[in-house]
Order: sequence, then C-alpha cells, then structure tokens
Amino acid sequence: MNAAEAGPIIQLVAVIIAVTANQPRVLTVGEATSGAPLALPSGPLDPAGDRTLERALRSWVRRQSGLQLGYVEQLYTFGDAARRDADGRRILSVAYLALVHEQQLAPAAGWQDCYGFFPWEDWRAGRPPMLESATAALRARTGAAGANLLAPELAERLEIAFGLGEAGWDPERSLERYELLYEAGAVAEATLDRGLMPDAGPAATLGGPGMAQDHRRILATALSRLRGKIKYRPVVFELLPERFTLSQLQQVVEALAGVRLHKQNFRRLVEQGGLVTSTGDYDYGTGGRPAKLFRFRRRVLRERAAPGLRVTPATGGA
Amino acid sequence: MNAAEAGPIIQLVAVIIAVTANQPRVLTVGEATSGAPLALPSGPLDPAGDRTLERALRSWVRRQSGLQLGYVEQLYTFGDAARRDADGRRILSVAYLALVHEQQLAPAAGWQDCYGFFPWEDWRAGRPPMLESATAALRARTGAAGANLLAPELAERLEIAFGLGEAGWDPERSLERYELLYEAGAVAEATLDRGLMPDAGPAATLGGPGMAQDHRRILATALSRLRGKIKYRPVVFELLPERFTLSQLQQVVEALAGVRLHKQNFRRLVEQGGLVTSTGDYDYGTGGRPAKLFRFRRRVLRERAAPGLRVTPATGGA
DNA sequence: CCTGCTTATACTAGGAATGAGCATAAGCGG
DNA sequence: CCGCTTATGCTCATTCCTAGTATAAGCAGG
Repeated sequence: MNAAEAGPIIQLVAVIIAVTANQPRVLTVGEATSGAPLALPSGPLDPAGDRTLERALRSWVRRQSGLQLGYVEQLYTFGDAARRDADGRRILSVAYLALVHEQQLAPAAGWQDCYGFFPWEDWRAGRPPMLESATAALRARTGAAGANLLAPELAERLEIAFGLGEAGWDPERSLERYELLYEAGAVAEATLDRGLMPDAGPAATLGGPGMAQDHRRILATALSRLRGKIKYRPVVFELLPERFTLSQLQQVVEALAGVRLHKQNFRRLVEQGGLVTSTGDYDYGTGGRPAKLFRFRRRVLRERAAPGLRVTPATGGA
Repeated sequence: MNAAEAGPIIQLVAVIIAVTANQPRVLTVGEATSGAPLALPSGPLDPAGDRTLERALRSWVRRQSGLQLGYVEQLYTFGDAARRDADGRRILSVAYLALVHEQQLAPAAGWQDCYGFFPWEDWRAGRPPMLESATAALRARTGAAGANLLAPELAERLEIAFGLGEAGWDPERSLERYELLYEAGAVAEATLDRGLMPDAGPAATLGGPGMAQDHRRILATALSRLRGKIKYRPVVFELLPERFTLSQLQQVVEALAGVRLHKQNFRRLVEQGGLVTSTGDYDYGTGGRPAKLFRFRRRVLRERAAPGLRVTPATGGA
C-alpha cells in the first residue's frame, strides 16, 4: 500500500490563553486587518525529532512566537473528513490548551479577545442581548424540523445547552452551544462548510467573522474545558502572576467563567479552602483600601482531593 | 517532501467497558492462554471513507466484534516516539472510551477484569495489600534520587497520587499512579520499553503481565476519565440495563470507583437528586426484601447543571 | 407459624458548607 | 473632615452531608 496516499497529515494546534485587563485572550496568527481569517497557531509533528506531541508543540511555539509555555494539556483531536489542506489531503489536528501568565504576553503578538468570537458566552454584564436572536434562530430550526423525529431531541439539547430549563445557564457548556449554532447555520463558518443548510436565516453572522477552518470550534472546546477544570483543579493560578490580590483572582475566574461571583463568599472559599497564603505585603494601587497580596499554596494539592473554585453566579445578575 | 516517510500511521483504539458481576470489564483481543499479551481492540482510519473518527471507530468495532456501541467519547491521543509498528513507523493512536450495557456483552469475546491490570485500584475490600510494596518501590526511588533536584517534586507527586497526605485516596488519580509506577520501573512494560531503568527492583511484576505496547496506560487513562466523569455526568446508566434497583446502581458505581459507599446516603443522593424514577415494579430476586425497580430520568439533564454521583467512601473501610 | 437470616427502605440528630447580606476598615482626592 | 473607592470581617438562616438507628419484607428451616 502507499502510505503517501493513505495517511492523513498530522498537525498540532495550540490554544494559548491569557487573561489581561479582565478579558480572556487567545493567541492567533494572521493579520486581523486583511480579509484573511484569524487562525490558531499550528505546526507540524516531526516524526523523527519530537519525542512526544507535547514537546513538539512546545518547541515550535517557542520558535514561532518566543513564548515559553508553562501549563499545557491535551485538549482534543479533530479529524472530520471535511478538514483538508490546499491539496485536498485530510488533516488530523491534535489540539492543546496552554495557559500563560499575564506578563509573558509577547507585546506585538496577535492576542484576541475570546468573547469576540463568542459574545453570548460573557454574562458578566448580565444576560447578553444577542442571545435572543441566537435562541430564536435555533427555535425556528426546531420548529422547522417539524414532523421530523429529530425535533424533540433537538429541543432538549437546546434547552440544556442554553439553560432554558430549571438548570439555568451552565458556563461549561460553551462547546455544546457553539455546536448547536453551527448546526443551525447561525455562525459564519457553517454556511461556508456545507452548502446543505439553506435556512441560514437572519443570524448568520453571530459572533463576527469567525476563524479559519474549524478553529472557532477548537476554541470553544478549550473554553469548555477550562471552565470545567477550574472547578476541581487549581489551574487559574497559571494565569496569574506569582503574587496577586483576591480581587485579581476573582476577576480572572469571572473572566473565564463569564459570570460574576459573590465577593465575600469567593474570598471565604479561597481562604478557607487553603488555596492561597498571604505574603505579608499589600497592593496599594487598588483605588481603595490596600489589598493583601497572596500566593498559591501548593500544599493544598496534598490536602484536598479536588481543590478548585466553585463558580456559583452571584444573584445580583449585573 | 515525501509524505510516505513523513507521516505517522494513524490508529483508533477502543476502550470498551462493561460492568458484570460487580466487576468492571474491558474488551480485549488476543488469547489470554498463549504468551501473546492482551491488547485493546484497534483499527484503522479510512481517510477516504470515514466521515468522522468516531464513526470510523464504531464501524470497525461492529465489524470486528459485532458490538453496536452506544455511548462513545474521545479519550486521548497517544503519540510518543516510542510507539512504532513492526516496520518501525511511528503510530499515533486516538483512543476512545465506550460504555456498553451488560446484556450487550458478546459471550465469547475477551472481556477482562480491569482490576486484573491494576490490583491496587480496587479498595472495595479495604486497602489492597500490594500497595505497600508499590509505594515502597516508589519511595525507594525517591530516596535513590537523593541529592537529585527531582526528589522533592517526585515525593510530592507520590504523596498526591497515592493519597498519603491528608487528602486521602482519590480514585480519579489512577492514571497518575500508573505513570509513577511506570517511571519507577515497577510495572512489567516499563523495563521492556527502556533499558535505562536499572533500579527495577523487586516489584517488577506488579499487576500481572500487563498489555501489549502502552495499552495498559490507555486503560488507566480510561479508568481515570470514567471515575471523574461519574461525578458530574450521568454516565453510569450507560452501563446498566434499562431498569435496575438502587443496589445494582450502587454496585456499578462502587465497581467503577473501586470504593464502597454508604448505602442510605447513596439512595438519598440518587432519589432526591432526581436521577431516577420508580417504575412501579419490583425485583424479587434480591434474597431479601424485594427492591423497587428504577429507570434513569432523562429530565434531570434539564433540571441540574451537573447531575452525577458523588463518590464519598463509606467510613467503615472494609 | 415462629425464628433467624437476608436485603431494602425510612427516618433523624448533629455538623459542615453554602448563599445572601450587613458592617467596618483603610486608602484617596478634595 | 467628607465622600468616594475597594478590601475585609462577620452573621444568620438554610441547605446539604455524615453517620447512624429503626423498620419492612422477602426466604429457609425448624
């Protein structure tokens, strides 16, 4: 057999996340000014040289962008048949999620606001208005499915993903939401990928121009994973400087979860949970009473099985 | 460039789990009687035919074993340079986790007891005795690292993975435990893979003959994932028949988590949590008072964000 | 039919964790 | 000193969990 024809191309994709100025950011390549869509950084696997996939990723990220990645975890492997390169060869992408500290942020690089790609995911200022049009488009499709047997199942997925039932909005389900919108043709790339979706309807440009190929789906996968993970593993600290105030910590968590939290309860959770220790120092630049500076307390890993930060939205809404 | 030389081979691997007679089982291929090590079922990705990786997996599993898979999720992609086929070509394996109902169990197929591969993971009858030798081997290695800078970090990983600190035993960390044992040369395949581990020591056959290649690592990954997932998604029901008693449900959870649970509290959790509804029927074959038969209540997905089964070990220990 | 065994189910006291809010402290600019 | 800001401390009612005790309802054997 001919391996040249048989084997898909293997690609590594990096979703590199940082939080700056209360916004989750993702590193992209391609200029935003030109018409070319933004893309996630990706690179090859050198089958001869790289001992592990993760090492391969680290090495070309460092070469390409100068970033020395710290926390890295494998995210998902994307292999749908529609993924092809210019020559029509199938591409298999192994995606990784990386978290970098704020100061590591290379100044010139293309950091993009994550919620620019998913405006409906940020509830920090209350329920995002465009959710109405999004769910309306989806409901229309459910209705359109009509006599189709898929309708009730679709309706259930919709209800669960967008928190229309008693469960309410679950930040973790961002991937499911993206997938529903994609299937409904309500995001830009959906209509490009398939011609078979005539009911694209009015909301075809939800969330801006999207990204190259299926990179927006990869980013949605990363957001889901990250939002889930902060609940039971202390990954937030990978995004913060060595020393931080509790407000900073809370703001990073809120930025990731896209939800506001109750300040006093958050503080209690973090302090009583043993996740941080006070350095004796203060931050005087808060604009009010100076804030104690803390650092992550590694020992908590030995003390508690699942040390994370529960994200229970504050009642106030806004 | 020559794609035939450059591209690794892509393989799909299936970890197919069922629970029968209170034991988690995994489907394997290769005869246990001969000396050939057992392997997880694996198959190719047909780049021309299969639209998605998951479909590809489902189709060759059905052809090979006659099993029609229900619940399937992607597990992890394994791509270390050491993974090679007979011709020395690098293999990239995309592993999937599948759960099947007990009655789907093909009779003749090679179902193996999972804890045969990881005897230290089953705490249902109390702390497994061989843990002593395992941790002893690991401690020896930590000690041996001596002046090495790695020592404290290794000691911390050991403490966390095996629950030596206040946190106690965390069923979810089965992969970390396997990896530590592998690194220490305390499982059979470790010494085979590298010659560079002289201090294999006395415990070199922990957990029996192992599996082909790195399949035991893949199985450990699956166990970790599954143990984690039952806590926040109702996946257990994929392993049970349509109707079941609460004791059956509890036994399946216990089998997966490898831990005993408090009966009354488990019942309350499940019933008050709205995870099940009573069918009006009873199972009279329990040997005692007849047990109500329940079924999974799908609606809970709409009502609760993370409907799962917390696994808090019962105090009794044994 | 009563006894003793089994497993299933009901209920409860005490404690810990959680959700929501009030109150106070300590900077700053005027 | 006033009024604004942000940070921090504390309370209180409620829910949830832990670890039990107690009761129900089968079966086998005498």
